[in-house]
Amino acid sequence: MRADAMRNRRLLLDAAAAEFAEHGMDVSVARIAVRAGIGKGTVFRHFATKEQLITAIFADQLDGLAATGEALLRGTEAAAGVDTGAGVGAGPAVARGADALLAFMSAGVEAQVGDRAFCQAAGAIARADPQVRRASQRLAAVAEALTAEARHDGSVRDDVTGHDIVLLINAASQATAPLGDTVPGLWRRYLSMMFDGLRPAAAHPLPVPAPEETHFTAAARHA
Amino acid sequence: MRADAMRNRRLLLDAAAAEFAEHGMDVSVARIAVRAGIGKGTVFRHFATKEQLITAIFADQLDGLAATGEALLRGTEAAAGVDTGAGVGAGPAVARGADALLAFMSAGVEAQVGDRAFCQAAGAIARADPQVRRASQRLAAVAEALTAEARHDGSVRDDVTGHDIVLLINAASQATAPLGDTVPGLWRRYLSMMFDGLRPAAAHPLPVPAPEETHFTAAARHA
DNA sequence: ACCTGAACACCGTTCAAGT
DNA sequence: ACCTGAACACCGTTCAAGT
Repeated sequence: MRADAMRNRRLLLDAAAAEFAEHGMDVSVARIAVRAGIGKGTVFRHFATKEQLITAIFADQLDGLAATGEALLRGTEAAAGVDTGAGVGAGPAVARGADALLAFMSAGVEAQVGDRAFCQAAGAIARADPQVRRASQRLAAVAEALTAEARHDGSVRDDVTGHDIVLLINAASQATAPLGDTVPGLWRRYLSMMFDGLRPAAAHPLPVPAPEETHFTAAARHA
Repeated sequence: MRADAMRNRRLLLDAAAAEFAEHGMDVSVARIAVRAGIGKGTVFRHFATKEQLITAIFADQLDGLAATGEALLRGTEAAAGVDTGAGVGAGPAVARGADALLAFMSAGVEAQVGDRAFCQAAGAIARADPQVRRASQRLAAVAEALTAEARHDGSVRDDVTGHDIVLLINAASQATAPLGDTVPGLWRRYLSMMFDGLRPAAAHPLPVPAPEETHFTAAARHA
């Protein structure tokens, strides 16, 4: 790839991410091109279709969230190590896994609510793209690990999986969509309620088993 | 309104509802007109814009859900009346309010998941329309009444409002969107989890107060 | 190789001509 | 009054001409 192509690709991705976040994913390609300072045709040289452009940005954001989750996971593991090693100085071990899991979910919801395009993309499209699939799997893996930690705390019921967590993040971000940003932090209310539903105290048997990776790949093919 | 106009309006609404439900809200107006057997221009005689057509259908569906909720509410009230009157023959009074509330939420989610347009409309648009606002308020009122019943049972925490319920219905329907209909009844899993979060047993204090009607009207103006 | 803007097809919306 | 399809503006996508 030539140097100017490289540079244009970056300009394009940045401009597109900003425009999508501000105005939703129906901003015109022309407008994005202007903001990036490149020709309209150049957009389609880098991404065969507008949807593929959205897809690339979406995958990037999922990867960012996965990285956040992995950092949180290292935190709980390190803290656990300290606990078993010395047994002093650390906070209450019983809630650490739950805190990390809630922080992860909060980060996920927060990323979506500030970003109109993310909201819309998360809902429907772009799941077929292998790039997005890979990011999704990484996300589910770290979610599963964080859930396992919280389970060990006894603060999360044992029939909840990493895939459940990813889907609940999605659900929580959509909860307040009808209100726009009229009540800025409102999503925390619903994430809290959902998190209470994850606790063992109120757990009732679930009517349907958790989805497996198979179902996600099947959905990707079907779309 | 002339008789043929009346007839065309009905044909249009039915065709549009079907097309939207099957293919999402980006089906072309031309296609809807063909299915309705009317001219493209006639669509715009009945609804000034495509979005207003969507809005009308959306409001209708919200009204349908409100009616379901009101029927459920009459059911619990009637049952409660029998209970206090005779005190025999009825089922366990303690869970009736909870059952009705869950049935209401299930009906709401079910209506959305089978309907691609409903999903997308619920997410973003059309909240400004007064018709939709009225339907929304009616929905929130019946949700509030059902919640009150469940509270009396002691099966729902007391910091949950009707507006919360409406937003949670929205959230639950979006939860499984990434999976399409790969796992048909999967939404029941997440509605169950959320419902467990509504029970007093696991209730933790919520970080943000419930939204008021004011916020919804403000959001409507802003959109 | 890559960039560009004019050209094309499609879709929402308008409107002049019909009944 | 209401219906209709041709006409318009706009947007995603393509491509011939440039460097």
